[in-house]
Amino acid sequence: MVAKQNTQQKILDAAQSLFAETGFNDTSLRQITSLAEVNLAAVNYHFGSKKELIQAVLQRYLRVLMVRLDQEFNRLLAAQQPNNLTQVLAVFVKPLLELNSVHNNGTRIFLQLLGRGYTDVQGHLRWFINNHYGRVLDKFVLLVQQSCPQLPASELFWRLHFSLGTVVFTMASNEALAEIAEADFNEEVDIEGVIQRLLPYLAAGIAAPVYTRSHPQQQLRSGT
Amino acid sequence: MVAKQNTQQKILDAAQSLFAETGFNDTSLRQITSLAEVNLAAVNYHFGSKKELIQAVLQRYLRVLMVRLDQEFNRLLAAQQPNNLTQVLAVFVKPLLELNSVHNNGTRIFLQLLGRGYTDVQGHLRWFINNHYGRVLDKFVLLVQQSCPQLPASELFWRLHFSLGTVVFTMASNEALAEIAEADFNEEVDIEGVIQRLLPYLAAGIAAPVYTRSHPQQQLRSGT
DNA sequence: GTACATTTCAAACACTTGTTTAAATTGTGC
DNA sequence: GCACAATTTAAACAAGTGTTTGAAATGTAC
Repeated sequence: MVAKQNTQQKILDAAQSLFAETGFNDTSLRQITSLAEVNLAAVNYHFGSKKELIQAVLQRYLRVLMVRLDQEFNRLLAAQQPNNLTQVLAVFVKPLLELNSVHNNGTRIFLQLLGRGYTDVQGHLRWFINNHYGRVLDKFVLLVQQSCPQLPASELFWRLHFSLGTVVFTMASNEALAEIAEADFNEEVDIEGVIQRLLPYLAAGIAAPVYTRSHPQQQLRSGT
Repeated sequence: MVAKQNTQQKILDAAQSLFAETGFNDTSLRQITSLAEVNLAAVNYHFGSKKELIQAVLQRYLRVLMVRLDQEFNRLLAAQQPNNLTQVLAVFVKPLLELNSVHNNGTRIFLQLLGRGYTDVQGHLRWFINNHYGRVLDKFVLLVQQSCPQLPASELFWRLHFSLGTVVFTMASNEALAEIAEADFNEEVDIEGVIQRLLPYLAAGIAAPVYTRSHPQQQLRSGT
């Protein structure tokens, strides 16, 4: 009983690191079981398949994160007047940082895994997240919509995905970026610092003036 | 002689589509040669290895794009007073769209490939681009710096990488996003449309007010 | 201690990967 | 037409993939 828990845990721990670093498809079960110091067959015995292992790795974080996010969303939704965008975005900070209690560097690892789930060809993952937590995330979209009532729904859709890309990419290359920043600017960089830098960027991007052909105060037009 | 050119071209055409769609590592040489209707060994004969094929596929676009970007950068750098940020970013639009003359859907394919190059584990690609075109891109950084003189260098560093993430992630998952957008909002989505949506987002994000603990939480509202 | 279920393990499975080989074919210059 | 290089071809290569197997080992209950 203890041994089983231990093996599963060891596999999850090894898998998440390798997945985050190298991606899902480019990480082999042999790499995982070798790092975890368990037998190759243990993955299929305990999790069924590689696909289910991937989901289990993410599930460990999603379970914790989504409950917390749902609480925060409900709190904001209960407000009488719309919250401003910065407040809405800032709501992610605490729940994300709390993932560090799930595992060492949990925040960074989870965000990297999330990125892999979107950039690797992992259709089952997108389906998995959407089917399990779509309702929670809908609340977030609603909150953003309320804070930017003049933003068309389609524009909002794109900008939220732009933002997802910003976060995911930044976290994926976090180590490299932090190294450069520390070397070039003598700055201590931790995950929390990066998140604090991200928020104003995201808020400004999401709330940016919408481009229209009628009054292109910006020179965005190209020769068509 | 004609046959050789033909085979190389057929391989490049087949490879770029599959690479953009499925990623570099998840596309096999057998898929490529089968789609190109050439023998499996042709890739190694004409390009040496898969790695070199990947570089050749990107090179076809980079050669054209970088020359054009360099022209535009030099033009802006010659201006007496600093260009505003939107002008600097908009400079990418025309050269990118001109990639459609390299190949059908060239713009979309190139940007997808670029995304794959950063999200797939392709260290050699990052090295390749940096070593060949780093000097051109330095001009771009200088231009942005001139257009946002109030922005600390370290803040600019982070925000440019945030922006890189936005672009790269968006392009890597371009198909999926376009599908959803068309289904949910009945919008025809082409690559030019995505670029036009990206620019205001990026410009606003890069030029966002810097977060300070003294006056936190600016009210950011969008306008049309 | 015996009986039974759970877990581990080495080995093999069938399949895919990028690359190489050597023979066959095609193209080119004379 | 001949000689020689360039190209194409089928076949094989060694290595890696996820998964399955059946026997060992371990744990648990009586």
